[in-house]
Amino acid sequence: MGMEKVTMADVARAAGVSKSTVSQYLNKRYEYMGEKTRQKIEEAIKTLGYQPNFLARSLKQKRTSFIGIIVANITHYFSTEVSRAIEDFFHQHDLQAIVCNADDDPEKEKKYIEMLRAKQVDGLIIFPTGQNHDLYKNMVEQGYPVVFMDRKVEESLNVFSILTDNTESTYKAVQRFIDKGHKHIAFVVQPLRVSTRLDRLEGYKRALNDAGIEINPDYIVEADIPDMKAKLERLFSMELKPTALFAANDRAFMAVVEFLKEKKIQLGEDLELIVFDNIPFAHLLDTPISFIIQPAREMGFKAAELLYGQIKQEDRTPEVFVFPSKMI
Amino acid sequence: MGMEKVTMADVARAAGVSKSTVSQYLNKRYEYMGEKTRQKIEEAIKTLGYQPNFLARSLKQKRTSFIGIIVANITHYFSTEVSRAIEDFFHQHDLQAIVCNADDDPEKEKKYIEMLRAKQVDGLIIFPTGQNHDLYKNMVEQGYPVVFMDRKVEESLNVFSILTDNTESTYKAVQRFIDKGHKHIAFVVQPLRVSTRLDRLEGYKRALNDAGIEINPDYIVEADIPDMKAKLERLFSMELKPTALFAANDRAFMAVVEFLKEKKIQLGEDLELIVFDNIPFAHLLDTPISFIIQPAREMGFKAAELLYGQIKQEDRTPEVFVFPSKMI
DNA sequence: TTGTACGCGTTATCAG
DNA sequence: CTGATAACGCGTACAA
Repeated sequence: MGMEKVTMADVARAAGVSKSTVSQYLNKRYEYMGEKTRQKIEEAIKTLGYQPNFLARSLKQKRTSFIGIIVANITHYFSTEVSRAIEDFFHQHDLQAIVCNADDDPEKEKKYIEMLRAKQVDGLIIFPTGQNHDLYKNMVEQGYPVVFMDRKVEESLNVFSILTDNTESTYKAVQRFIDKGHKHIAFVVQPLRVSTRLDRLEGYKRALNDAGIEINPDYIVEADIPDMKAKLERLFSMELKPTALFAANDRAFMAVVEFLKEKKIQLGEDLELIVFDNIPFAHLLDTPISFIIQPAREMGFKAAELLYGQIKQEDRTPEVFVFPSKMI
Repeated sequence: MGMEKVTMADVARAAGVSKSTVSQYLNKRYEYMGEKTRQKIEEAIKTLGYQPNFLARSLKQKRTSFIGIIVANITHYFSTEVSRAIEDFFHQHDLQAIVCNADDDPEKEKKYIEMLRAKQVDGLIIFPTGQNHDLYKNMVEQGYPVVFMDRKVEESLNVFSILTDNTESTYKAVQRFIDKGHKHIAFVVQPLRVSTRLDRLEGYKRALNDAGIEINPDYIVEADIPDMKAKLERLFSMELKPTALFAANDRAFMAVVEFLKEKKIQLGEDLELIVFDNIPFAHLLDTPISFIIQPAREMGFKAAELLYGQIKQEDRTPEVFVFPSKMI
């Protein structure tokens, strides 16, 4: 059953023609091809069960029809939504997406970028950790097709980026809390290493400032997920407990909900909650939580389109696209 | 800025050695290599910014270090959990996973299988639609590494498969309903085209039979998602409304919950619910729903391990692994 | 219309 | 220890 790989040469031999003729046939250039040779080739291919080897073709053509997506955190629902949109787009153009998970680790990110480039993928869409500046710069300068997604890289780099209006959306959400009479508003966030979190915090602070409310650092909880419970414990043991809470992303939200359940703190009564992130099944909940939703599919499509343009060599100057979120 | 691709030949020239020597260096075979040549090569690589081309290597070695995962439905949370486990496993072995979404469409599945094989991926893990028997057979007979996941393919094929104990788990769940006194138990499912759904239905029927309850076909709702609401409407307008409901997977579950919300039917009071599927954030809900959870990560790891064994040519006879689910 | 010869960037073999 | 030389499977001028 060994069934040795059958190559173009085998087909040519079986059909009694040369390799180039077979190649012509495969690439549908049968304008100048005899009807009889065409049929012979067709038959030979069928009987031998020939399958072209795209690897060899890619080597020659310098295109693999693969693109890479490097997400910072694959358990982040928003990232998977974006990835699916990107995949859908490229599927229509016969390119395949390879999704890699950098786990918010700059080293891993570096490894993946290098690996995917070594494997000659045609372009990259990256949710950057932000810590590999030289690498980003290198790609851009070499004219390698790349689009950054969700998080900012250094301003100095002239690149295509897709972002959300983090600061503005947060500002409006917090404003809403204030309008409802809340004065003690907490902000819960993972470590402030990436632009999204910083921008959201910025929106929170500005909203308080503009409303003349003093910013109380004790209401700002910054922690890694494992430490979050302890910090929340402290937050809710203050004399002036928060009456409203802004969770800066889905992980923070989950930590908060688990904590509240444990402490039997009632949502809507003791505490109001707004979450910045897309949450699966959110519409099934009937708890009084507001969500700030990012238009993941649109963002994904846009990124894909921009990358595709670069791959197709359509010259266009890099630009930053900011998408508005909406609150539900 | 053009920065033409620098190849091994360039490095060799710059270092004043031959390509083969550079190749040796890259593959860390410097046992018999002069210290000075080693340094010259190292320097040349650095100054030229040389990056090996894995494509060319793959062509020669007949291994790409890519494996493919073809999921039937990528919006299915269970599938993504499994996929992540597979990715994690292969990442440890320096292989990358390419995830493709067949959308439960046999044509798409066929296209992906052919495409991935043409691109010479080293092996495939497939959530099969079940409709491409010849293709499956072909792979198996050619000794191509492949593992089937979640759904059965025809018995006649001697292949590695990973399954859940669909029938047994459903049996037990329905039994639980019966023990609680329920007599009118509905079963809601998408079209019965795949083994998982059929097996679950089988469990439902057996449980009723064994309890001496007659099977009422009107309580079995089989519909595509778009039609499901209409059919549920009919189900709940029967004189004898169901007091318990078994949702055969996540999509069915969502349709049911949306319907219930609309009709203001209270879970726990008017109706009890069991869902066969892993649902994200399920533990955050405090509604009285039971879930049958499949051990996605374990299943993914097992599949990965089995595929890896085949890729590494460890001979082992194909086997079917059935994992137990658990109810929470 | 078809065939020859070479290139794509590596690795494997084997002689020196 | 190092270097020719021939693969790997396909695409493509160019010649016939």
